[in-house]
Amino acid sequence: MRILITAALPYVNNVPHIGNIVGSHLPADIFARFCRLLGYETLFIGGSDEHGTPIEVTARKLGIPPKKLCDVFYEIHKEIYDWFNFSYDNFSRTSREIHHQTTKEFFLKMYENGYIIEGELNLPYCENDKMFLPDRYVYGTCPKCGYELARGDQCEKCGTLLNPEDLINIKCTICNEKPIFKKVKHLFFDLSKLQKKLEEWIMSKKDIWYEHVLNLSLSIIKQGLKPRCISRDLKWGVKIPIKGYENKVFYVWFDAPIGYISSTREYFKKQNKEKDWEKFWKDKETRIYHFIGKDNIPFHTIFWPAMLLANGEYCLPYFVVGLNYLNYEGDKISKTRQWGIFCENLPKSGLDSDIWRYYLIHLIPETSDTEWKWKEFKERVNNELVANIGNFIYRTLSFLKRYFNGIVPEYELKVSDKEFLEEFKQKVNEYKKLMLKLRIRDSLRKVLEISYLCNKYFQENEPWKLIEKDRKRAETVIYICINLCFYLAILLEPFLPNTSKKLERILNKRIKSLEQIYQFNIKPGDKIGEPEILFPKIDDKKIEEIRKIVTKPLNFEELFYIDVNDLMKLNLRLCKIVEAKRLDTNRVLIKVKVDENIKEVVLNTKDDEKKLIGKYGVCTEDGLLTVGDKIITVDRNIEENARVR
RNA sequence: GCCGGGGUAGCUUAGCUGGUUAGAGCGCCGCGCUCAUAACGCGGAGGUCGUGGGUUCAAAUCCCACCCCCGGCACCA
Repeated sequence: MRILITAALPYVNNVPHIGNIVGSHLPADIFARFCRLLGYETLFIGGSDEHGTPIEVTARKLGIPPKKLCDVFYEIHKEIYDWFNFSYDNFSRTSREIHHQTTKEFFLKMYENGYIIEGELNLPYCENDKMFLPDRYVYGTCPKCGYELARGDQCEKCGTLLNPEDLINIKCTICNEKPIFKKVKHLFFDLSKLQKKLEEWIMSKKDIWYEHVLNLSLSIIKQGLKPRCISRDLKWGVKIPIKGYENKVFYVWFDAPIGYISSTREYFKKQNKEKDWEKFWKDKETRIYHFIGKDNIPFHTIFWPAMLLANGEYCLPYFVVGLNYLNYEGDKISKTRQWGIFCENLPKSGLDSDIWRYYLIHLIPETSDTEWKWKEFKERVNNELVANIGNFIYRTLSFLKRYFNGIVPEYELKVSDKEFLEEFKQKVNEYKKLMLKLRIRDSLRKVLEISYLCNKYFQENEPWKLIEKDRKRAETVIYICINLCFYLAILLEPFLPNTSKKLERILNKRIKSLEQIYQFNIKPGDKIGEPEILFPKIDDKKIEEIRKIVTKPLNFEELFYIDVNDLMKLNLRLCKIVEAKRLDTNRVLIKVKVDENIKEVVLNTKDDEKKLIGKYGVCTEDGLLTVGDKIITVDRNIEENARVR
């Protein structure tokens, strides 16, 4: 069996939170590790998604090139994934040459095959920022309800779906100037021709995919597929390789999934086996698994397979593993509201990444949204990891050390032992089946059941009593238990790689495959290492400590150094706030006087807007007067429009 | 508004192609044990399966209506 596993390419304009971890990297890693244990030819591929408007805009706001922004975040992401022990065989970047090349080749094939058509769009263009604005990057008054901050795609207040043309008094989100509309040519991917094929393909996944993934995909396809625009007027991205489109790039969603292919190619290039990547993408024997969040489902069950079909040379995904969302203590995770757990500080928590992995596995949102709860985190770690799994291993190791000085004794199996081992084997089979169906949470629960059986075996056989009256029998019991410890180490490997490594060291035995489970690998006479506590018990005080560390998101703007001399080049001025009007609970519309002109700015603040009137704020010529979300004000008497130095 | 998912013991939930006493984990109560991070094992209490109606010999499971929660509605990554 050959398996290709991909996790959603993280968009690197921010730092990942636990929702991002649980929604793709973690389940993908577990499955990859499991496949390797089964001896499958496995490749686990990932990378960062670096194109698109948000990155270009964020970079512009920070005054740095997009590449620089991505460089910094790529490293942060990579460090976090390494800390979690995600076993990527290759973690690439869509800004790399190999990706650009792969994307162009991929597209040209689709083009040759007649799936690309030309069309014209009437789009808002900001003359100030010199760019076309996606629907989300314009705002204005909703024609239906009069809400002043309706976005170009939808009014948040009344829910009406909008087009940018519908907005009254349209403004650019970046600079607040009024954009103009321009007619421009664009490329469209004509999905309509593939509707039937896609529908059949999705139907064929009826007994394989998660139910919600299937439902969503079918409901979208039944609405009918229309041509979709795949070009954008941006500078940052993969250039479109046909005449007349030299100044355009591909829509980020077009190039991003191709990143899976380019990352695979990059992997084999590094191995000096350049051609071998094709067997993972073009050989029907390969099963491709995409692990993604639910926001990505339509792209991976419709748009992406349609691209593959239009290209014609590739296999379709076998399993699109669409995960739901993880919430945090009763609400959605939100960086701006500082609500959630943010990964950059996890290493500082002092807890082994296995502990975090353990609870997060329980939260993999396979069937529905799930929720992080600190109380449950503590209980699961203490009751399950510590008291169930950790306890069995530790009591066995301690017993062996105390009564046998760490030397594995001889054994003689009784019928009851064989029956017990049979039951154990049964459970292992169930574990394997669940894992293959991508019921990862349930398979971890199965390991817990197994370790409960082990505790029960230990308890019922009472080796601490046998050691006095029937030493031979005690030897057999402990011989079985020490082998069970190794079996547990194998079963846990996909979930808790650090723990399994530790056990390999203590038991002095290498984990190679799931098959080892029936082989009594640890032999009489083997010397076992010192007993070690595998998992620490966590109390409320510790929880409080950790919570403080990991719930504070990094203010990434501080990462980007701004040269004072560059700052001085800006024409910064102190301007009087002449008017402030509250738009909603978070935002205030402010009018400032710059020289003789009135400029409007939207400020994110919950403070009393009336107090702002009459104050002086730091402005650029354009009227921006915010640094991050904060307004800089001066109370002293000051000359209007004074230059800031 | 439309579409999808869900409302089951104190909490988290399985079951939902209709059919034995609705399963499980945590928590709670009692007993046993001491090798083990007061960890382990055994036993127990606890549910009119959102509300109302219908189909059926039989419904948590199918149908209808209603109430409540969550998500999606596409050029947003």
